[in-house]
Amino acid sequence: MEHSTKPFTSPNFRPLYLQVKDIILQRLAKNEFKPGDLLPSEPRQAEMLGVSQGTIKKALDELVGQNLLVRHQGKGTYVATHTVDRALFHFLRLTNDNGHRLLPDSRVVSLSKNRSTIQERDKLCLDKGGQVIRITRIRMLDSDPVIHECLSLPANRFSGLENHAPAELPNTLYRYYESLFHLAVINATEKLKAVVADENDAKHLGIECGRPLLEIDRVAIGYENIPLEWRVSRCNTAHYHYLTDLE
Amino acid sequence: MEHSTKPFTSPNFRPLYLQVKDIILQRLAKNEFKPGDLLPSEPRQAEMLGVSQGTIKKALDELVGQNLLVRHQGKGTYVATHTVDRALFHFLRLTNDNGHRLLPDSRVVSLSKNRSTIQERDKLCLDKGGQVIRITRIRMLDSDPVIHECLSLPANRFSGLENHAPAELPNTLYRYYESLFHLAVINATEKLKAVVADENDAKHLGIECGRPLLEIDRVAIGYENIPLEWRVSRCNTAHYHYLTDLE
DNA sequence: GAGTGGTCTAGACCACAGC
DNA sequence: CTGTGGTCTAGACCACTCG
Repeated sequence: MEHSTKPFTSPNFRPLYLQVKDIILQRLAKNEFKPGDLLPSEPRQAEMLGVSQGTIKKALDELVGQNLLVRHQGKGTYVATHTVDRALFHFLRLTNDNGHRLLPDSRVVSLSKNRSTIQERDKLCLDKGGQVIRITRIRMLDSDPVIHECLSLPANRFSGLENHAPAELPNTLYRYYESLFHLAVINATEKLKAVVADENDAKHLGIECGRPLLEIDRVAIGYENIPLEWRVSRCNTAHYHYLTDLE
Repeated sequence: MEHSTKPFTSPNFRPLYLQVKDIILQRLAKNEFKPGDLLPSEPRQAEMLGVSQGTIKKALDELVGQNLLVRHQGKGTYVATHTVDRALFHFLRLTNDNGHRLLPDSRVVSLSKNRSTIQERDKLCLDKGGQVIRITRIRMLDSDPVIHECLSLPANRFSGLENHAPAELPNTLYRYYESLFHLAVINATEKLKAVVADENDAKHLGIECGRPLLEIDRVAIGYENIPLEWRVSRCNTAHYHYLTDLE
């Protein structure tokens, strides 16, 4: 690595380990390292970049901390993948009131490609005229319909998805995005509100109009901070709750 | 530090830096290090415990990561305190729909000491017969009443609080717990549900009965995993939302 | 200038996985 | 056995803070 000579005095100085981290992040973003891949070993990377193993370790530590990499002692360092566990513990906060986390089943109601609305363009950072693929689905917990969910995906990144058979769409979409479109969701922001069930919600969830629902507005983010998905989930929290830890 | 000789082969081996971390945690729990205190410098601690500075650093790194300590280059390492910033960014997820975080004003409605209910004993891990101090308050954002909040505290830990003048209770309680009762909230678990406003909510929040509210059920945890506070906040999310990041 | 944390290195030994 | 990550050390130099 070019130590950018005079590493410290330089005006736009970044610590070496952050430079290493950036390099790895770039390779992840460019899909040179794909989900599930084994990275070069620490001594190997240290040699390749001309830094000490400790510096590599520190860079990897941060990436592991961000759940982008996974280490296995004796085996190596791997690019993180969306396993069921990760879906369950990181991206699915809805929990049975008894404390059990369950992976919901999904039934796709509709799948289509459309012109984007202003709101979609805002959430997904699309240009005017950008198209979206919309998915509507119902998710069941304990075989009860609990979530009524509308997703919007940027059509340019998920090209062809609209032609898939709705029944083919898997339960855990993020893994699907990874394998079919090479798009890794690494992050998401959720905004929660209490709302009231409309006729549509009521019909799909088997409840009365006007019942309170927990609305989860999520934007899922990929590498380089690119928004990959916007979903609004309206959840019947009569027997479930959204669980989160502060700190 | 006793390297617990044969550090590795020993059956109940813990890495040195975790042992160091445990020692510091114990001293934090015993209030030998109080919020805001300056810790001994890294070289000093290394010498005291007979380990290298790198090991101390790694232990401190973890504690900083858990927001229990704060480092200031050139000054030292301090025990974390509940500043306004921390309240705002770690414990207050309610956000204006325009994206601004606001510190709510509070008006205490009632303050009393009572026999605990089963639910309180469950949430606060109290014995049968344990007493609680209950606080009810309304919190305003932009001078609108938005949150109707009921808190329960274990009376044995907060002895005398019930005799304070309600108007005296500050806005940010966690700092108050720290300074008056030497109890530091280091963690909290929140469970969210959508509920319906009852007459009481409606009266205090100036809305109609039956409107949807976001109910936040929080248990705040101190050192050694001791529950310090249970609060249920019922929030009118018409113009606000609960914001959270997944990873 | 003295002391603090922040970065970086080189090298040692250990624990774990897999051939 | 070899190679991987995990821990630990000792020592260097830098950046920041304060008197």
